[in-house]
Amino acid sequence: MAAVVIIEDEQRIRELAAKALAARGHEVHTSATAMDGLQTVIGLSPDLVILDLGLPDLDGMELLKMIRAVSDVPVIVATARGEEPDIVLSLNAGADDHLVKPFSVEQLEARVRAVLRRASVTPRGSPVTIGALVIDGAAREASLDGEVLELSPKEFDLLRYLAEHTGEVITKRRLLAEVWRQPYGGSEKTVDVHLSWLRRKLGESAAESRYLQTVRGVGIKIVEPA
Amino acid sequence: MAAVVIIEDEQRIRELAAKALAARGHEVHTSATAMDGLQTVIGLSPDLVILDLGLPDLDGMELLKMIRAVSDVPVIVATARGEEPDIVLSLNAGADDHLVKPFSVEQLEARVRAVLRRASVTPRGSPVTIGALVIDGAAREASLDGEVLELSPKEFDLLRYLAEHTGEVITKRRLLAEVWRQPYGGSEKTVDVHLSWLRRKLGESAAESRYLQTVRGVGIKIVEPA
DNA sequence: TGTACTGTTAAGGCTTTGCTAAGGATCGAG
DNA sequence: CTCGATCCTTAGCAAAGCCTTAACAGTACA
Repeated sequence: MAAVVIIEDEQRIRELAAKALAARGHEVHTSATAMDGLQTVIGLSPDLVILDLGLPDLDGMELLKMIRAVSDVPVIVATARGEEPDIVLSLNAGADDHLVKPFSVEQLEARVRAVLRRASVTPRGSPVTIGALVIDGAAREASLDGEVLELSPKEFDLLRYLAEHTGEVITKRRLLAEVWRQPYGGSEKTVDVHLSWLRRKLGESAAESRYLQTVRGVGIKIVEPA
Repeated sequence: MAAVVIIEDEQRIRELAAKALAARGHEVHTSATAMDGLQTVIGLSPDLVILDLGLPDLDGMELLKMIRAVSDVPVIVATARGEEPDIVLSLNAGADDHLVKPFSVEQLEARVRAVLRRASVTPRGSPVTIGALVIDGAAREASLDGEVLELSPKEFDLLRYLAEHTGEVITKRRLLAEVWRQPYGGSEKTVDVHLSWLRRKLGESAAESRYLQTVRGVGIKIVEPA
């Protein structure tokens, strides 16, 4: 159904949640520490993260910000009862929903379902269609007006990532993080170059764009042509 | 509905406000002094604070700063008519809205509703709507009457910030701090210029305004057109 | 009527972006 | 192991767009 990462130091809760979500058909990964969790999130690009704010090795809020810096993945934060102020802070920091421990399995499932629905998860591998443009992740093939495009690996990944976030502005830094797997280093100029190539192969230029719209000062988005 | 703390020394007003909000289903706590109020806010972590700036034991502005030092809770300040300069100061000190005494119960309820709505969990990326104006943060796109507006980055940020605080008067200094990320430097004239451009693109002028209303001596607010 | 605040316009400088080309890395075939 | 082809990154210049400053006009309020 969806890939979920659980970052939680208490083994009991971690396993309980993992079991519950796995039973619902999700692909579950768990981490007991913040650092391991960040690695997992970056490496896996999951569809959802469940994050305990009370981790031993790093303040949960910091981890949340780090995740937000590189990804838009939905995050549900969990806090112990009595730490309610943290909830407000975390929602401001970009969390999508929250749970107060101890929580029931039903509660957990309900929240997960709601957040995933809100995020409208695109099942992995199913083709995305934007106007006359079709991107088939499974076949690693993109076509325009029925014509198969000759894309390099990076070009395809870039196009697919944009297509999976149709209509949403994506920063170059986020593309470096998500497509290039370089959350910190890397030159944003590289993205520019690949975008230019992509545009050429899509039969458009920056001045005359059908699909790829640059949003000056922010990033790029792919849109359904008018 | 929500926990509200009222800090007000005049018994009549305090009880009137408490009664009105309790009738709307809120959990109301009252304090007659600044010190007691601060205790209550810290101990209770309420969803909203209504603070009279004219307290006998401590300058209300000081209390506001103390609250801000420990909490992000929305604060509505109340001042007696004639103390308008305080409004500007309090907005700069982090107040979310203000009331001028004497105020009607309807006014109070409206402000409370507005502030609570604003503070409630807004799913990220969900567009803000004000009349015929739609601001979509994820797409970084604003439209008026279904027509997409061509906004520069700063113009968009400015419009979005105002829209996220609909009905609330925002000082230029606060805009410089929040939108320009310049809490101290920067010229307020710059804000004027951008506002002018925004008005033009919204099809209005300062004289004939539908959305952007300037509040002389204080700042600017965006409102739902009549 | 004067003063302080606000509205508007124009212009210059600066940042961001678009695109081309070249060098080097990677990968597969033979 | 070597060659060849493809691809990715870096560098650099040109162009476009935006922000700020400045100057002046208009407006509310004492």
